[in-house]
Amino acid sequence: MIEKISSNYSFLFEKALIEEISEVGIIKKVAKDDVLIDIGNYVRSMPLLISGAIKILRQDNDGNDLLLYFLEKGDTCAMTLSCCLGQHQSEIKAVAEVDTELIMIPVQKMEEWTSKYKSWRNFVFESYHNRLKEMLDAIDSIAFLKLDDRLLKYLKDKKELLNNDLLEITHQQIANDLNTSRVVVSRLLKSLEKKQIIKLERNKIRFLVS
DNA sequence: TCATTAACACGGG
DNA sequence: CCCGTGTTAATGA
Repeated sequence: MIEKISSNYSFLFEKALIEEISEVGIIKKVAKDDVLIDIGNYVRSMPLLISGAIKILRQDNDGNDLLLYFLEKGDTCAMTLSCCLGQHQSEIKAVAEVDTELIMIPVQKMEEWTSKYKSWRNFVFESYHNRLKEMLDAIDSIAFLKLDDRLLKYLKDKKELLNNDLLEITHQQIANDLNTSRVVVSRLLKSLEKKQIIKLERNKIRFLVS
């Protein structure tokens, strides 16, 4: 376990902290599409990502999802931080984008470390900062970009996240993440294909340019 | 004008 | 047959 933490966090945390993490942390593996946190859940432990990726979604009153951002290795969930400390219900939904490994840290420890380790404090602040930036990015995208640009951005983000030019996804799943209808996604994807940006196959989208 | 909804045909697994 | 895809027509914001 020490190795897993070290390989992803040694540049952030001092040795003593890494040792403490390995003492109290619990390794958790989740499969693609597993729901880690749902809206209304109380969160009692905080996740540190070791591998894989998690997508964070916001939900409207009718239960429609909207993609906010992704978490990757070395990230943690800022929502969890505020939920844990404030004992609030979760405002977001977290779903595994691919098979993912996490270390779960009990809330009491993370409070303790905040005063004990400077590197931990920095990490927490830095996480907040990064998540806020990504949130602004998501807002920009929704407010200022038209759906076709949003779609392209979505595909590019996903491509970089998976580090793969071939995305295995259906038009309906994209429509769910962007909170729009499949008809539109199909039409826009078709036009992207005409522009030679992507190639469409059943259940698959292949990037032709980067 | 552009998105959404419903409906339909096509085709691969 | 079922599901994903591509398209159209009607309707709405």
